[in-house]
Amino acid sequence: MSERSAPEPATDFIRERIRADLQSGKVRQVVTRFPPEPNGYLHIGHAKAITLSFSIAQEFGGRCHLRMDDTNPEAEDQEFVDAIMADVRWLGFQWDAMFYAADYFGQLYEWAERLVEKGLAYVDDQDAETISKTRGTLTAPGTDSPFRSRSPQQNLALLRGMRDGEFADGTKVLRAKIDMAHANLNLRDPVMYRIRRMPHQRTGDKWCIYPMYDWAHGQSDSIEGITHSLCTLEFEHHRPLYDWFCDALGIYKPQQIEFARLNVEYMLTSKRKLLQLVEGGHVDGWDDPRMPTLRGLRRRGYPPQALVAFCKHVGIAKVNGTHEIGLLEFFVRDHLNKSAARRMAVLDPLKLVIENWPGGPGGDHVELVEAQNNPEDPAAGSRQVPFRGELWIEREDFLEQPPKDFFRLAPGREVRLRYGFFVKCTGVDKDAAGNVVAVRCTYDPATRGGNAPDGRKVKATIHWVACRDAVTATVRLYEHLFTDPDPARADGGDFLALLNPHSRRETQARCEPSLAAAAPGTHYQFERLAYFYVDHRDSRPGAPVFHRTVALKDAYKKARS
RNA sequence: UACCCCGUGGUGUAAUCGGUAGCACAGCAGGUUUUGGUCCUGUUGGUUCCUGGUUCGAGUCCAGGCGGGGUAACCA
Repeated sequence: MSERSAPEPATDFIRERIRADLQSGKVRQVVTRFPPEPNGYLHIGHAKAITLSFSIAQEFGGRCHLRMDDTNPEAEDQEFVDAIMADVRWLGFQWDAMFYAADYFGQLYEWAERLVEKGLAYVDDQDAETISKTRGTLTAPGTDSPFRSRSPQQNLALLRGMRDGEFADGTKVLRAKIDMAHANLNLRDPVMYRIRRMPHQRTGDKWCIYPMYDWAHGQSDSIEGITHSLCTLEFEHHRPLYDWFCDALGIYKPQQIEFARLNVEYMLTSKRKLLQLVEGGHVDGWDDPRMPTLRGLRRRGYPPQALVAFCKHVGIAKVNGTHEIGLLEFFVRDHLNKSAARRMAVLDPLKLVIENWPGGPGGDHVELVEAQNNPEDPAAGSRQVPFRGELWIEREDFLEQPPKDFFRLAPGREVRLRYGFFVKCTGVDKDAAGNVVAVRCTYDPATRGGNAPDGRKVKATIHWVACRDAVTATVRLYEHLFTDPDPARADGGDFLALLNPHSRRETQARCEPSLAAAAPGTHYQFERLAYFYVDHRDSRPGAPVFHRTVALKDAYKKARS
C-alpha cells in the first residue's frame, strides 16, 4: 500500500567496477557465482553473499551459478547440498547453472601435471607439522623444503604415484613452487593436493588425493567463465595466489573482488560456534527459530523478501561493521505489515464480564462482528468474529490504578473492544489474595462495530476473544539468543555465558476461532501484539503452534521504560 | 613486531571531472488513526580519525601519524 520502500538504484564499488568492465568491453556478459562448501547450513551472512551475486547478475543481464565447493570429503555431505539448494530457492533466487568443484577434479589434475612439468610444483615428503613449522611466521621467512629441488620428472612420477594410491595418507603433498620468503604466507609454497583416502559424495572412491581450496577455487571460476568472483574480505590475501595459478596455467583469469561480510547484533555466524550451540543443546537444532540460519529465520517467521530487502539495503563496502538488529526487524515488519492477515489472540488472559449482555454474561447470546483482515490491504477482505458476554482481554490492558498516560481499561473508564462494542468498567472481582480475577463492565449496544452514533470518543481500543469460542494454542515467544549485542567478542571466547536465559518462553494463548485452522507456513499479525508464524514443523491439524517473529513497535512501552 | 585492507552523524551507507555532506534505520516533536501498529509532517545529531601539503576550492589528491580489521590449517 505504501509507495515507499522504493528500491534506490544500488551503487557501490563492485557495481561501479562491473559497469566499467562492461563499458570498456573487457566483459561482455557478467557471470557471478555463489560457492558454498556443503558442510553446514546457510545463515544470514550467506544471504548477503547470495543476494549480492544473484542480484548483480540480474541487474546486468548476466548469469549466476551455484557451485558446491566440495573439495573436502571429510566435512561435506549430500544433506547439506540439498539444504543449500532449498535455502537459496527459499530466498527467491534461481541459479542459471549448478556445478560441483568435484566435477573439475580431472581437469585440475591435468593442470597440476602441467605445473609440475613447468617446474612450478613439487612433491613434498614432509609431514604436516614440519610444513607448518618451516612456513615461518608473520615476521620471519620460511625455509625451503629439502624436497623442493626435485626434478620435474621425479615430481611427475611421484604425483602420479600419489594419484594412484601408492602412498599412505598424509605422507606426501603437492606444493606450488613460489617463494618461501614471501611476505604473503599464502605464497610460501602452498599445498595443492593432499592424500586422503575417503570416499567423496560425488566422486566415490575415484580419488585419493583432493585439491585444496586455493588450487580449486580460482580454477573452477576460470572453467565456468566467471567474470567477477565476489567473496569476503578474509580472502584478500588469497587473491595473489588465485592470480598466480591462473597466470601459471595460462588460463582465463576471472577477477576476485572482496567485500565485508555481514554482521548483525545478537547474531553469530561462525560455523564452529553455531555447531557448538546445536551440539551443546543450547538450541533445538539448526532450524531453531533463534538461530541465524536461514532455516532458523524461516521458522521464526522472517519472510525471505524482508531478508533480501535488508541485504540490499545494507550495501557493500570494505569496512567490517555490525548492523543494528533493529534495521533487520524494520524490514521484517515492513513486509509483514502489508502482507500478514490480522487476527486477535490473548496471551495473558483476564476475564471481562459484560453485566448487561442479553440473557446474562454467561448466556448463549452471541453476535458476529465483522473484522478487517488487513487494514493495509482492502483486498484481504474481512471475517466474522463471535462476540459474547464473557471475553478474554489482555491482562496488561487493565489497571485498577492507572497512571496518567495509561489509556486502556480502568474502573469507570470506557474503551472500545476492537470491531465489537464500547464497554465501560464498573468494577472488579478479586480472589482472597486480592488479585483481580475478572473485570466487570457494561456495554453499549449502540456501538456495535466500534462506532458511537453520538460521536463520543474513547482513548483506547483493545483486543479480545470470546471465552466460549476461544481456541487454545501454543505460542512461543522469542527474544535475542544472547544478552550481549556482540556475543562473538565475548571474553575468552565464552559466548555461551552470554546466552539469554529468556530467549524462548512458551505459553498457551486464547485465540479467535479461525486460528484453529491456521495453515503451517502462514504469517499473522496478532493485533496490538506482534507478528506470528505458524510453525511448519510442530503444528498439527487443528493445533497450530505460533512463533513470535517480531513484536509490533510499542510507543507506550517504550515511553515507560 | 611483517604484509594486506579500511577509517563519513548512534548504526549502516551516499556524494558525477576535486566545488564545502545526501539517504535509510534509530532518536525527538507534532498530526492522522476502530492496532499507543501503519501512515504523514517536522526535527536533533557529523569540526567527513588527526596533522601538514597541493589547489581559488578536498570527504574526495599527496605525505606522515593515529585507530580498527585481516593473515602463519595436508579447512573453506
